[in-house]
Amino acid sequence: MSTAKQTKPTESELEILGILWDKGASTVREVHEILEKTKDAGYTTTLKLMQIMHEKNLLRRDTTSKTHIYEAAISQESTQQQLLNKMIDTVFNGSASQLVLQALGNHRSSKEELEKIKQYLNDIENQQNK
Amino acid sequence: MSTAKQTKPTESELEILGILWDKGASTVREVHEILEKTKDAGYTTTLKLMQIMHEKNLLRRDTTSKTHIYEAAISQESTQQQLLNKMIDTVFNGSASQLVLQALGNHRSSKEELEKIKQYLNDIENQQNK
DNA sequence: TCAAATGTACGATACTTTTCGTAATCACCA
DNA sequence: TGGTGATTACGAAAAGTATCGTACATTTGA
Repeated sequence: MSTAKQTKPTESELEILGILWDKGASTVREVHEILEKTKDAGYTTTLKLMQIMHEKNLLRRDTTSKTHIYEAAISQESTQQQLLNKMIDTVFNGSASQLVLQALGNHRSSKEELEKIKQYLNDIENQQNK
Repeated sequence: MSTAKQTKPTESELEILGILWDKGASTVREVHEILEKTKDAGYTTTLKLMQIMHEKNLLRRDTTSKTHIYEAAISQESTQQQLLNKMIDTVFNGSASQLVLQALGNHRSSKEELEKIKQYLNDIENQQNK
């Protein structure tokens, strides 16, 4: 489940990972079609990128049929955590809560979401008091 | 106050910005001395980097004396927001609260910090109910 | 006064990431 | 069966980033 030494994905690679986390295993064409909407690059560019990601063990692929099928080889959670940690470190003076406040401040969150977060905070506090 | 079109800083540039946000206006040498602790690069590398950042309008500089003095030209807040937004977009399925939960989960936060966040959440809810 | 130390400027190089052209292969069906 | 379209493989160019050597200017203090 856990991955060896996780190479830090580049910007473009993250975009592809994002799509695969969302859609699950997909062909290059499927990924490319989504990517195209927000990005201006040819099909072979996406292909090459995904091939390189496979070499780096960021993606797994199934080559049994001619049209290969790719899926993310690193979990969304561990990647999120990795990026968050670095970001907290370099941009938020090492303070996670500073990041949290900033994230909540400028993003309208629904009442349910806010409740969920408060609930979570309570849980944490209770655990610490034990 | 706000900056025109904020070029996205690179990894190295962010490290320098972080130092300048922390220390305020500084010379290249001062920045370099801090950078050296965690990074292995020569003085002229730091110099060049900061010169480029100045060209990109990421830094302002005062050249009245021989030893130039640099300071960040973009605010820490707007940079935080920019990076957060992109991150929420590509890695957190567009959900800010998902990011918040993840950030709180794996970072031990102090009781005071958690209280501050809860307080903040209450403020937001009250505002929305008005 | 002048040599050493410190600073900026600048170009060249190396490295990383992104992009694409082209060739080869395979599947389909008219 | 042969041609068209879709696919992968591969190499190399292009673009972006980081690193450093070296030249030159300025300051300082012995």
